[in-house]
Amino acid sequence: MKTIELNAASEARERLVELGGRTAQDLGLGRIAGQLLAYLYFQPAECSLDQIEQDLGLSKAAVSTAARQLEAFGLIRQVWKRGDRRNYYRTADNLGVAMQQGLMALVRSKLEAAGAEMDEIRSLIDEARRAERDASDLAFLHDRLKRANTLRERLAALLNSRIVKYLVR
Amino acid sequence: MKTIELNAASEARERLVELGGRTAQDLGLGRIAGQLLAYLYFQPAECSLDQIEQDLGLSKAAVSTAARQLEAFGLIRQVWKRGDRRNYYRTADNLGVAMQQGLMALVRSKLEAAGAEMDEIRSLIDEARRAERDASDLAFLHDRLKRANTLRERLAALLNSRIVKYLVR
DNA sequence: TTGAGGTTTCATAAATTTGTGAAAGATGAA
DNA sequence: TTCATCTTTCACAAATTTATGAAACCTCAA
Repeated sequence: MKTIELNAASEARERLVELGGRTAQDLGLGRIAGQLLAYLYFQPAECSLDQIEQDLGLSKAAVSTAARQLEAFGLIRQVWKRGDRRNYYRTADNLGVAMQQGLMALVRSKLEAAGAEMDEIRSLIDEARRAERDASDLAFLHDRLKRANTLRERLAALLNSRIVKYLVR
Repeated sequence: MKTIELNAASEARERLVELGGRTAQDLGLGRIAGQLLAYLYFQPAECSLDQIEQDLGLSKAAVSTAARQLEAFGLIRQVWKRGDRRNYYRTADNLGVAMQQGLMALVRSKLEAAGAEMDEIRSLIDEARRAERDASDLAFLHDRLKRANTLRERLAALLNSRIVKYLVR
């Protein structure tokens, strides 16, 4: 009987780890980071690097790098054990919140960067328009840029809206 | 005077194309597709493949591939001109809507795929739990999986919410 | 039907990303 | 301080992605 339980649990863990890896890959977080996060999330106790390394079949280097990446994002945290030199890791207590906030912050910063660049380009165009009487091409560019910016602003507004904050909490 | 206008316009276009490329890269759409889309969006008339190829400094092959990719997503469309064998392209009429719907659909399908896989794993666990009396590890996995699924469901609900549909319209 | 003008496919080159082993760098017990 | 143990860094190998040129493949006017 014991074997059945162990097999189901470990098969489930393996598949969840793989799913985490794929998802993280999609999000541009890197496969290993995703696998590590899923691994820890579905592990009942904190784990040492070498245990992780062995279970996931990865090199120490890869695990170490991914761990520090996840830690920087606030998704996992270290656990110190007295009398033990190893680093143990577990998922952050507020994992759900951290994930969502992190993702939102990432999207928001990209939107902002794009917005800043668009503003720059717009002022370039406006300046040229003032210096030039018949600048219909510039007027066209100006109009298109304005439309694109509207899109961007709507998206930003959505991210900041109260309902998103509520739903995503 | 004419030169000032031309310079400003072409510098603006160049920067917008680059911005489009970077953004698309981030979204996993591919740099060239993004450049092409931005190029067409900021072009007042439809363009032929060889004109695009020349302006963007890319090979015919790359442009051709990206164009069909964008067309498949409904972001650009072909324009036929009688007595001209070339393919001309322009951005879709409803570009904003198409972009948003496409992005939403993409996210939604990923969420669904992940959800389906999680369901499978959950039933694997449930089955094992029925066969095993003291399955505390399985109970733990079950609980975690449930929590993860709640997150996923919230996100899906958000995507389907009326306010998102409104804001993103 | 032919062939000129245009597009797409495909093998491969180039660039980028990812993962590793080995060595250097920490850390803490004795 | 020293030693044993663990972690991190780094140069490089492997894999993946991206872009190209050339050839195959369309399409239409004559």
